[in-house]
Amino acid sequence: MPVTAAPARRELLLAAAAELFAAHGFHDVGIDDIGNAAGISGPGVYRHFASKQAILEALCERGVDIMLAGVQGISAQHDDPAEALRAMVELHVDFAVARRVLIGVWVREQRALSPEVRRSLRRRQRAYEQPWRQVLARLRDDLDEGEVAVAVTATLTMLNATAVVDPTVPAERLRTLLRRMAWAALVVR
Amino acid sequence: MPVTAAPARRELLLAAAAELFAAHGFHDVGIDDIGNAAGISGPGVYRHFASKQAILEALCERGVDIMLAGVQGISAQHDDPAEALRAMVELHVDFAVARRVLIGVWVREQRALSPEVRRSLRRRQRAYEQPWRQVLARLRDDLDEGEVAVAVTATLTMLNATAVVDPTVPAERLRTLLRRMAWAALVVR
DNA sequence: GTGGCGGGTGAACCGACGCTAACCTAGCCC
DNA sequence: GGGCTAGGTTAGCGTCGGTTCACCCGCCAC
Repeated sequence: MPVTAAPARRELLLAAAAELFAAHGFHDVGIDDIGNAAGISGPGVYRHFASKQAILEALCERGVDIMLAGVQGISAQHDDPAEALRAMVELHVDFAVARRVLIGVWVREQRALSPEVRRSLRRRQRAYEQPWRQVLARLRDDLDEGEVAVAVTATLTMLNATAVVDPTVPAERLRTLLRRMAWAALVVR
Repeated sequence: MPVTAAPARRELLLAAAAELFAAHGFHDVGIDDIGNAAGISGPGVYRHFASKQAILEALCERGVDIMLAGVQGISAQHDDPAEALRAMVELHVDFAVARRVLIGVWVREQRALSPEVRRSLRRRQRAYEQPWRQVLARLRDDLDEGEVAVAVTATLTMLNATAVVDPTVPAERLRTLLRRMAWAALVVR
């Protein structure tokens, strides 16, 4: 009766779709594949999602939301920009390693989204990047605005690249390696 | 009569397809779009390519070939690993900035290739990364084999990210920025 | 019981799109 | 000049896959 009642099948579908999209790409995954992977078959998916695109949208929005939720408080908590940046790096690395499939889908399948949704998500992604830029700008007066933006985007892309790498390296070592690389890329002149 | 006679239309088609694939993604670009963008219409494309996939293959192979061609000599020319790595970074940055569309297609549309072609291209990509790994392994005895591989992949992905960034930053500043970031990410402990 | 209703099914629809077919026009070679 | 070839054209075929339809079942509410 509560609206908050857990729609378990919906979550199953999302998880299955994320896995499939990450593995084969949005266009090469059929509705039947998604349904089957979640224990129902074919068009039953449409009891939970309006369209195949809607599944992708839900996944991407979830990814961006998780990122946004984490970064909100950080720049307020620290007034030392170096510490703030370090916290952001740590947060993003943890997220990228923990949710690699979600990241992979978000990174690679953005263009399969409808223009409106893509715009909306990009706006939120910029909102996520803005604290990074502000903090980095305070740390690097040798970079102009555009360069700061490029540096942030490049670094985040590098971190997200873990979503593509096969996970032979244990997660803990992976995290420390990526933290150091990102930090060095951002602050070393 | 010479086989080397320039098939100008073919090059036009490749350029147009690269642009379109980079902008909208392989699956959302029709044969008609490609033909029209190159001045001919619709199925005339099949006078030059066996299939739509073949166009993508040609583009990706071209990208990988260009990369491979450059890196071959470097590790032989320098016996100081630091200098070799610096040369590799410079080479890749130049390539990534100059051929951003090609890079973008290669990075994002690999999975649209047939398995065999994908395997073949991945093999060549590994061949490209191998000098990087060897040189980096000599420079960073604190990293094991897997970590070296991750570091190389992550760095290359970061450099390729320029293919996604909007080109407001002048190319020369972009190159120096990326060179420094990649260098720092790779060698700073 | 019975009437919604959430959730599931197999069958069918249908629009898009890659590709083929048939044909046409230069140019070139001998 | 007559055919071969390269490189176009338009019309149409086939199929694939997302979506819809009609129907069905199990569960509460009353």
